[in-house]
Amino acid sequence: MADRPGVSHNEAVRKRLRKGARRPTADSLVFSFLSAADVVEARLEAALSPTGLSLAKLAVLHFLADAKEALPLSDLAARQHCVRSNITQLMDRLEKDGLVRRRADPDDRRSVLAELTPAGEQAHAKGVRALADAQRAIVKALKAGEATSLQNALTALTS
Amino acid sequence: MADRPGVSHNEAVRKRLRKGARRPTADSLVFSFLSAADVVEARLEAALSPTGLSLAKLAVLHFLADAKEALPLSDLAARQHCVRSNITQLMDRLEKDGLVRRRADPDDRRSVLAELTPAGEQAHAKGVRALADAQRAIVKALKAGEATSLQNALTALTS
DNA sequence: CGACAACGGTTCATATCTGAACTAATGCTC
DNA sequence: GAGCATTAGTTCAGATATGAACCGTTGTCG
Repeated sequence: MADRPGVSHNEAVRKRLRKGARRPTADSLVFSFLSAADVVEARLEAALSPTGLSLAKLAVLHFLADAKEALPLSDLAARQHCVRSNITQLMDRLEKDGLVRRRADPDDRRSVLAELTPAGEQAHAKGVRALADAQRAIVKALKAGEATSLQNALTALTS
Repeated sequence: MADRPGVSHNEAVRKRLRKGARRPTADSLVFSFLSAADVVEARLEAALSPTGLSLAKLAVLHFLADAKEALPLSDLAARQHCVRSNITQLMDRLEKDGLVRRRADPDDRRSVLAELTPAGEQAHAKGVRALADAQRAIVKALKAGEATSLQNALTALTS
């Protein structure tokens, strides 16, 4: 489980597409944006990699740790805004890693509860630490003003 | 080919992780950034979807159109900064879609050349148009100042 | 020239993801 | 209470990625 393929390389794709830009404005900005996001994501993923976790896996662990109780898989899917089948598979892998367990829900026989194992709790703690370090390192590259103006731009972009 | 699963939903994952933030600064900024990138990427992907193309496929078409000649698959991999096996599979799908052809390289029997079919050229043209529209729409949400400061922040982040 | 490294592509296993079935359990509604 | 929609989870097919292993081909060097 020490390897996690699929870590985004889309940066490349965008560089490629951006290249056709007539003027260095609209499209080039959009693609540098996506490209920068991929760089940042790759850094987080790399920082996490010694722990054997991916962002996807850590997110599941984090949510379970946060809730401090076993949660139905649908809950995980809902809160992570993904389809249920994705959680099914993520859980399969996490279970194989020994980080979570599936348990029956006594109150609803349709439902399956996910809970952290002790190993899962440890992995979560390590992952969160590694991630926090990486985040700080990334943000440190920004001057104070840049951070706020970035935040503004992000809000505008997703409004 | 009208469907392209795998369009990033990682936004969700980040929201989840961000939630644990102690202060609304370092980590929250990093995750809003990635989250915003996913939103933007999803919009581009959505704009492209009527053409039956994904960003990945369009990038290959775009590169071939740009070069105005058949190119070895390694070239595609190199310029898109991805692994060769990825291009192999992308080419398989594009070939099945009838948008590209594989051809032997007379000068090097190891090499396989990729070239656009007429259908591929048309798809490329449509895709580029759809993408440009979407990009303009996205950037329009930014005030002039925001665009430049965003650009600065991006440079700082990936330095 | 013949051994051997380097290159080009494919294949395979695996990780993420999506969305469309499908099954079992639950909850409504008449 | 039987019938039916809804809900929970899984399964399956397929898109997009990685990286390791493998096989021809090419190129280099002693």
